[in-house]
Amino acid sequence: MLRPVTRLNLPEQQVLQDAGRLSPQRRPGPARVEDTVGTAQLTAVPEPKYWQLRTVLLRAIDTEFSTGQVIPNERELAARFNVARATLRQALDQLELEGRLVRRRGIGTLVAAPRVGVQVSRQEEGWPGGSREQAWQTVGFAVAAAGEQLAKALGVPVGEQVHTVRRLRVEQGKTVATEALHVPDSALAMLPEIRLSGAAGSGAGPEDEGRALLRRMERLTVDGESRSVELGVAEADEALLLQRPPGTPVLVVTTQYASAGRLAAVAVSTYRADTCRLTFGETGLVEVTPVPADFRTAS
Amino acid sequence: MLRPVTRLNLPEQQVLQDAGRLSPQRRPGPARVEDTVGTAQLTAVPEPKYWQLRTVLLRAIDTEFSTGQVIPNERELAARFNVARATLRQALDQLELEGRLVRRRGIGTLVAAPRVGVQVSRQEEGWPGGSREQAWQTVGFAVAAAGEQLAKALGVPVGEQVHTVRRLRVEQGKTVATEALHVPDSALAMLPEIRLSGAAGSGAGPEDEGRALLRRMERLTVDGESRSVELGVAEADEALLLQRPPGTPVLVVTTQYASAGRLAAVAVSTYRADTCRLTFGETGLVEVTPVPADFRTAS
DNA sequence: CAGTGGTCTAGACCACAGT
DNA sequence: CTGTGGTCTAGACCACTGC
Repeated sequence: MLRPVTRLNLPEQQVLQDAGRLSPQRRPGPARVEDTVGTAQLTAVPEPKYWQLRTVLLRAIDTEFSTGQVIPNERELAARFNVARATLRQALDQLELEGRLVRRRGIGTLVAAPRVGVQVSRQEEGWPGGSREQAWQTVGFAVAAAGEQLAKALGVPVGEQVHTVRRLRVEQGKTVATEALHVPDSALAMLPEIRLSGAAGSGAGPEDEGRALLRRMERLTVDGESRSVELGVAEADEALLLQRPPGTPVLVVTTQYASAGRLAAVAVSTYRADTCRLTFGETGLVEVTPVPADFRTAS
Repeated sequence: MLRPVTRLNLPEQQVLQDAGRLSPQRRPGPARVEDTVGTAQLTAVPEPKYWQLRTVLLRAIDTEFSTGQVIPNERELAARFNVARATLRQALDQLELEGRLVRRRGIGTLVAAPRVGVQVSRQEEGWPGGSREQAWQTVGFAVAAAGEQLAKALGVPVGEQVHTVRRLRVEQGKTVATEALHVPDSALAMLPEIRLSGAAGSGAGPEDEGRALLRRMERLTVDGESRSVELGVAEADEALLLQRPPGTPVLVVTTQYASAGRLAAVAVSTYRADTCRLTFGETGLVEVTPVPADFRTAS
């Protein structure tokens, strides 16, 4: 019953917005032959159902819904389009990956807000120079011997002490990124110690140690930085910090800071891919126009 | 049978590499009670099966396989781990998203090569200055009136003529990106016409027109560019150019070029997220160390 | 032809939010 | 409690590759 991948039969307008419960032109019951054969075109439609569904749903949420609205639940949608729930979910997965939908367990599926543009640059990181410290929030600090991979990335021998600061980036009240800033001991050698002025009495927490390190590094003269961006997934601890389930797609930004012709620090930042658009403004000459999402398809 | 999400029972070493067909310590047949209950910890393992599987498989391909090797097929793996194929596929989906696996229909699942670092900058784009033209290959050209979104992105009135060049980026013999470079008519007004020297006799194709436009734009003095990077999926035509199925995750790079304090062009490049690591080398001071993938988890 | 990954189905139960 | 999305199962057929 209804096996070959063919065209979906859909109403033309008002696909989702209370257009009657269940499919208006189709009653529950055994599928009929016309469902699959229809007019005559079988080979001309190699597109899988879930992709057609995604396109239909995308148009629907663009025209019939607005940000924050909940769309009909999965079982309802699956019934309306005469597909299995798993197939419908495949379409929703795509739209969630594109940042167009947000799914909340126990609540429903919502139309996502447009991605927020987050500026990625040394100035915005609150280090060094610390002009906009509020963008990043220090949440942890640790010193440990460099493992194999970390040592290689920093260009130091295995076993050297490495200071690591954990920070969170909060934008518009939401945590959008987490970062691990690694600084080898040798890069700190020529920097003066910094003692925290206040609050050192009742025992400084790891956050204070982290802030002290950042203060110290403001003395560093950074004469170069190179970045790379790639797609990754959030593992357990990162997922927790980002308030997302494990496996959530993230944009991993790796930044290498050079000082005196030498690698002084490496920062690995993971941004939530669903809610973030990374912006790199080398110059302030052009204002960043909010990206028109999918106008790249316009030939 | 075996419903609650608990710990998977797995052999400790040599998980995949011909460790005997089917699960060595378990025969086919009805699942026993000890499968799910085991020692005593139920609440302590909230991780879904597919995520545990992903972790196990990740370790396996890191230790037991090398780049290009095929891992056991899905039905075999599903049987070996006593899970449904759909669940096993969820784990493989994750690893494919991370760029660790490549799946080829009719062939099998292969261990992916490390991502290639692609340099993203004006110099490398072959425009303007055209120092390394070979990175991008012009494949199409068109002139059309600007639609609403495109006009907004370019800062020109709707309906203005916009020249669009389609280019492909080929790295190590593989197509890794496609780009649409949009230039409004008004930005070309002050530039001299360029006539192609050779091959203009037998009718110039759209590629030649595209190359002519790029030549013309070399005259442009670019005094600023700003970029943004976000996650997207390849639609039908892009997917075709990238030799991937629709829905493939891509990194969308939007670049705005300013000239004389004005937006002169917008380029939208989509890079295959599975095979690319974008690098932004503002200065050549630091060599980009190949990214150690997941050392960001190291506290 | 046999073997692979890709798609789809129908049904079940779980975890969580709000009542 | 009900309703939502999240996970998992067992099975089927399709599309593609290579022999």
